[in-house]
Amino acid sequence: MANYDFKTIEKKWQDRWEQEGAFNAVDDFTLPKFYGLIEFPYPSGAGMHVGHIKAYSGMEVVCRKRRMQGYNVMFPIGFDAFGLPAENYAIKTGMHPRVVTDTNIEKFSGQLKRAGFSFDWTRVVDTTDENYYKWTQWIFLKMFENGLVFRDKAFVNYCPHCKVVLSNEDSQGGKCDICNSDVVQKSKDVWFLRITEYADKLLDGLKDIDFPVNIKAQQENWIGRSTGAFVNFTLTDTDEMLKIYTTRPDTLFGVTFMVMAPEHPLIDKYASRIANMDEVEAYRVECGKKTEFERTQLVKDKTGVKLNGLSAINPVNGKEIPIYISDYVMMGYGTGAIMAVPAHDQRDWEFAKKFGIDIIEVIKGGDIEQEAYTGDGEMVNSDFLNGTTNKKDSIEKMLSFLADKGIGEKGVQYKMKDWAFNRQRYWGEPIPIVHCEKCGMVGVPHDELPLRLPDVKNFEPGEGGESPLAKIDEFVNCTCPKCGAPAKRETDTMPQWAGSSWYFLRYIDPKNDDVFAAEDKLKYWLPIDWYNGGMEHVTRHLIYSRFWHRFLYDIGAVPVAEPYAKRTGLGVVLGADGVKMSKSRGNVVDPDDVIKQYGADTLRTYIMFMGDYTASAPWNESGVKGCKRFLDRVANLSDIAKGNGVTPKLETAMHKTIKKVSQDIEDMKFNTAIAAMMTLLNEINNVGAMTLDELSTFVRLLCPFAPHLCEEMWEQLGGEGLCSLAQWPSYDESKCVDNEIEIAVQVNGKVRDRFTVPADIDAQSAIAMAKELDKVKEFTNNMAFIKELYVPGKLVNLVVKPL
RNA sequence: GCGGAUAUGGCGGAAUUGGCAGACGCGUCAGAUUUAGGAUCUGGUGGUAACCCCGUGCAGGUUCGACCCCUGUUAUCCGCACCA
Repeated sequence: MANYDFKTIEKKWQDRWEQEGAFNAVDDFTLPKFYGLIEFPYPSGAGMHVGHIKAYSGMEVVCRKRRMQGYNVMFPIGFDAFGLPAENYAIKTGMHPRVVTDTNIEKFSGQLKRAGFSFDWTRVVDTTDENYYKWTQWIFLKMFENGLVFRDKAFVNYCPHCKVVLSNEDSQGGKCDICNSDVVQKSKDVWFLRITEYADKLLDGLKDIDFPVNIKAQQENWIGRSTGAFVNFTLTDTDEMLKIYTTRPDTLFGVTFMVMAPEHPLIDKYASRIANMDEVEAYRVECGKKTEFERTQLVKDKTGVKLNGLSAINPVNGKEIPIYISDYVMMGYGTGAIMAVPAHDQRDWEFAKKFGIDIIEVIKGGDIEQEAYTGDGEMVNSDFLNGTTNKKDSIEKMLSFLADKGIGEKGVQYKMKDWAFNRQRYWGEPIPIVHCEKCGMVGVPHDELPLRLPDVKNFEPGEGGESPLAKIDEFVNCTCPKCGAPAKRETDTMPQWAGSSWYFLRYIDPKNDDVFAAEDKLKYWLPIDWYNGGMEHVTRHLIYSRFWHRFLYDIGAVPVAEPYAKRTGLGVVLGADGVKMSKSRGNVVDPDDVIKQYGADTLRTYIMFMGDYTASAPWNESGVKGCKRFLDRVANLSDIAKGNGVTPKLETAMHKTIKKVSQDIEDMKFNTAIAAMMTLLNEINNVGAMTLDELSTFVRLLCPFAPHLCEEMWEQLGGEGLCSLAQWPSYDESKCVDNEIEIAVQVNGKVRDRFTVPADIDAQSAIAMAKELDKVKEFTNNMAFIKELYVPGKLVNLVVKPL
């Protein structure tokens, strides 16, 4: 079978798998289950590139192995198809996004099938299908009913190019995630999901799930929980309290000024008392001009304006202190106002230096003339705290003091903000809300779902970033579900993250019209046993979907609190030039080209072999050829395999390889699993013989990686049924050890010689034999033996020194 | 600045977690086959002409023994970032 005919073979087995429904998960609740998940693709017009293949191959191999181990495996695929690219393409070409999306899905499906992925094609989910987004809308309404949806005027990240409001996550670094233009700040009425209410639950949930430490750390960092205190400062000559948040209430005696965010509402309330209001207004205008990005760029240079005529009283010592406004204080975090302790906070210190404000040391240990001291030390200038040396103690003392006097309390804050949940675009799920003059915001009744996207001709967004839906009178005008009066529909759509926040649940019961998924099926399939995906989704999709799932759990709609029992990451495939693949660089590799030239098995094997799966690695055409060579040589094993039973010279190697491949797949060390099979192949060729039984084992080991070739060889061997569903080979631990072992002999830690002995040799004889070796003697002549060590099965180390 | 990670031949990367550094593959060199090229097969391949010797970013340390542990340091990548 030299240079096996991969084209014929691959087509043959792909057809067979599909006809026989070989990889379809069954709802037989008595079987042990395994739910393996990959991140479903956005079906772009460009089709897949090899990065997609890598992203799915990890779980593919695991799932194929699980099936052979007897599990009822669900390995589903779907399409996250709402989103801007399809819509922009539609605007350009006049084609309906529906048509564009269907074409792209078709294209992706074909590519996925040609790569031989063992997806369950009966469970395909498409987020733009109205039978799917009906349930996306349903979940939204449930959140609305539970007070997790609200509408608020807010400064939002707005992309003037895409004409949409973006979440913080979509505008990182001040650039639009979609078109990379500069994002500007704009005041707008927007929808929010109250994800902050779930901050603690999302944090706690991390404890019991199997995520790599770096993913957990990133999520914790993103949620950004901090503990501290809220403290009320009285505004002079008023009953008004200026509330601040601080993590260091123990430094209250060091407060010498306060800072409010420029947008702080109290400024307007007391505008009449502020003597320099024009100066304040001017500063506000200046800040408004800055994008959030610019604002964070100017870290060093502090700016601000003192409020003349308005000051505050420090509640712990009654001192009157000035108030400033500055854009280094954000309205969006804490209370939008801070107490400034320049001696022990670097930002406050810089501000104080610039504006000539007092700096009072309250913690000893640093030189506050040079910089703020943020370390620990003895408390000074702090009345009842003086002499305390432990930070925790000082904070505790201060907290109880604040509580006793009723001027402050313990508090918790999060960096995470509520989730701006809307887009002014056509190609998304319509938000199922009706605005009624009398009743306010009313949810669309559940039995009216799905609220379908109306057919429009022009997908261009309206002026000022209005949704194209706003132009469709038949859609907008409706009656209030509550009172029946004429009302208007919400015309915003949901962001792309909506559909992907729960798709893994729909796979479980994709055709159910009554519920998003039946309870018994959810109970059987959840949680997802293993979710593999890209690191770029760690702070967005992975948090959003945990939030949605946790909410569904809280309302009793799903049986487990956390959707993913285990999550792993993967590295990207770089271009041959070592740079990220991109159309503009022209270094993109199309999997179809590789499949045409070398076959899907070669592509799959190479992708898994090219390096550490979790790290990024550059594409290398020669490496692909090497894998093709390997598979050709495997195909040729048919010529030498004869008879049954075991080949004595191969027995240990066979068992070792089964063990290594089995374990490596579990650890996602696919590269070394393949290397082990290559080593075994070399040994077989050296021995020059193997039995049909051994070939059967080899073929089953390789099957998850190169399934088409293995099916063909399995058939030739007369194997029963499909190789893909045959039993995973088992090994005997006792047969993994060699009878004879090679011992390395070190003198003073340096290897000087080796010798081969039976594996059960004792320390004494091993050391004695080692000493007799000529090469060893060279280095031990005229030396005194200080120490003699034997590491069983490994080495002898003789420690010597001159006589 | 904070958090996470990485650093090993010409290249991608191994190393049972403190025990023979460089598995496996690529590339390369030599040979076989071939009219030739390609393909294939066999063998060699960290540096060095070389036994010695030197070698896992750099400098120390612990240990009989360190890619692995400790201290310091440099570089690169990723995430967050005036978070009070």
